[in-house]
Amino acid sequence: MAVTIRDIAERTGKSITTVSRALAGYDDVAPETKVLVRQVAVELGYEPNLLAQRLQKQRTDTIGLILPTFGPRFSDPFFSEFLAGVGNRAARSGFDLLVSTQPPGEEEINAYRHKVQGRQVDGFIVVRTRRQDARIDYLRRAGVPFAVFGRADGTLDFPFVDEDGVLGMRLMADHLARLGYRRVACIAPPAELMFAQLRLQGLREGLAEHGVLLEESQIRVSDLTQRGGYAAAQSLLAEARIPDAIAACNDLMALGAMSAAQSRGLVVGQDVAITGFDDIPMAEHSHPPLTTLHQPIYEIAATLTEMLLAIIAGKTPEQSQVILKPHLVIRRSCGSAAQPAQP
Amino acid sequence: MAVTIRDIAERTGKSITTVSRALAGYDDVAPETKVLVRQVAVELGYEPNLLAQRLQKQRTDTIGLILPTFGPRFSDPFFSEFLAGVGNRAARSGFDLLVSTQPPGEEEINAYRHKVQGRQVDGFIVVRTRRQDARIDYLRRAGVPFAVFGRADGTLDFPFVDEDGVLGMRLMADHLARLGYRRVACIAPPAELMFAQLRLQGLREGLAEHGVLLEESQIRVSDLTQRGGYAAAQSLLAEARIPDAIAACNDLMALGAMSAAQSRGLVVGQDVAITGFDDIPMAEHSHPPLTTLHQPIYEIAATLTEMLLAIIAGKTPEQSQVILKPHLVIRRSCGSAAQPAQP
DNA sequence: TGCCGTCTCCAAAACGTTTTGGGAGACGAC
DNA sequence: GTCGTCTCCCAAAACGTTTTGGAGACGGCA
Repeated sequence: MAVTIRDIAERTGKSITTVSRALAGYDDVAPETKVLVRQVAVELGYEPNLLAQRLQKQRTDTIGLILPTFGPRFSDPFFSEFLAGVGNRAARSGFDLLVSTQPPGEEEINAYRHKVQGRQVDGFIVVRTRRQDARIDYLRRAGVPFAVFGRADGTLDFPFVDEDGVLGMRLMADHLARLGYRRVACIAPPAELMFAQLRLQGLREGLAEHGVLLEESQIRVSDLTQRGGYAAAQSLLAEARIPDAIAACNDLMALGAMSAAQSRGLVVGQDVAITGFDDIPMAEHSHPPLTTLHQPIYEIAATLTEMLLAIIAGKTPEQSQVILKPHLVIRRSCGSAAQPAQP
Repeated sequence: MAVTIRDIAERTGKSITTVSRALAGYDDVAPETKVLVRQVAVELGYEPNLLAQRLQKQRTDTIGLILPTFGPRFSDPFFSEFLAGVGNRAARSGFDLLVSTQPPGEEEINAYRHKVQGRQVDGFIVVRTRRQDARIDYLRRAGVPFAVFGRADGTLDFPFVDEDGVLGMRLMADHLARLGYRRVACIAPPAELMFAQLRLQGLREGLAEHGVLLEESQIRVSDLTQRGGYAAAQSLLAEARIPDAIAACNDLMALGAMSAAQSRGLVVGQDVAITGFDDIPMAEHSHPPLTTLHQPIYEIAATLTEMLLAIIAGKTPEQSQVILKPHLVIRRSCGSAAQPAQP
């Protein structure tokens, strides 16, 4: 049977109040008593029952993270790194991490409600924002602490960290245009995702500055996976006039696109340029290595967690709305060496 | 303020006992009362306080998963898929998933102890077994329910799912040998990992059947990441006589090795064959696509979770020791087309 | 009429903590 | 001798549930 505070009380001949206070380090218990109690506690291998503690304290010391997955299975190096960032930072403050997956939709808000009202978590990290984000609306209304990776349409009155997607894709567009690419295609995420919007806009604006038009017909919407990128690129490359550059909105799709180009016998970086966004570890080791935009996923996750912890503690976070500047990582997939002829 | 069972009691004029029993569906409460109570419950937006419920019921309805990470950050598509498998299966039975990360070592067992004694979880999923696995020893001794992905040295008296690593690498060795490869190198995981042992053995035995010796000098130990695979392959390829095939013990290292080979101007599948193990989604879309061994990660995770849930429920799981046969997925990275000359 | 079931209901205890609101005793000062 | 002030301790209430062990009302039956 598990050892409780009551066992220590009996063993030491003190009351459970005193034991509790001794363990908590209050100074209305005699030093010798403290020593005695603590000694007996380790002797008995006492560990406090967190359920009881939390019920009493009305806090859970747990933060929630509900991953919006499309299919039931998902394999995304992006999220495993993000998760590590949240988990490690949370653990450092003695917080646990409750993880679940839930496809966007009706049930999703219920999952949040359930965890909030069932007093399972003190707050949430929200990821992969949508333009109209019901999760944010709900959490705001319910007054639950939360911190968001990404922004959303409407008033930005909540704490978030986001990368500057517009700037990022402008950098990329600039890079591509300078290399002489004129017929640029894009593999975009589903339009309801907030970053789809921003990244597309950045690409469009960046190209426009060089007098290059991003044609609507050259935009394919896909699902952020390699498989999706592969299919989108196939479709782009099956046209009569193929693009000379494909800017994918994340690395996974870019890698899929590279695979598609190669399966058609094209040399990536020579016959067609392909670029990504995120700079996952894979990007460095693909063939050719992928030109992409770097964002510090682990640090973003840690920062968000820190913000959330501050809010939960009732403090105002040091920084509560952060927009990071991604930087361009130029590798081989856009052919910096072998440049296409200027038209 | 949160609505409790007491609020419902006051509103309906019944006792809290009756409300509790009505909600739980006991049949010692009148049908009309049940209806009334339930109606008021939804009216008030009642959600039970899980902390209180769990404290009383002495169960947590939560399973724990502590990921053994080497560095603080890790980005592994393998685990994100595994996580989804566990999470989804657990959710289906109303269980939560508590995730944390902890590098192997002293602190690790404490992390387990802490969660067990603090009554935070009902059981654990253990991943990436070591030959001498202190986690398993501890959980077994403590009588905590658990299920393991992988095996360990010593008596196998615990529930697990594992792939047949020996068979898998034998298949691979056979494939390589049939293609005419004679000078085979291996990038192996750290020796303390159980599957390192098994996979190396399989490779060795499989090659031996074709009269090929896996030389000790051709084995490089690495850390399961792309970066590690890259470095290991660089070291192998810097030798005077380079191998004609490199069998990596997981896909991530294989992809890193491909990158290393390519950076030295070698054509993978022609100048050197490279193979992996796991069949992560990336393997299909690398260039060239990676020959590897497939294991159904998502299903493994779901199966393990099911086993664990059965044990927690006090039932004996339908199957408690599963060894899956991985199957060979032949792609281009070992040059099935362009075979090297027989020596 | 008295007894026994059957239906409904409920007060109180329990889960393991923390916090509140004192209380007893020692000691000095007046 | 009284009062005040410390120092150390503790009983009881509280957190929100579930379970235990009845209890009252009512009808049927001998």
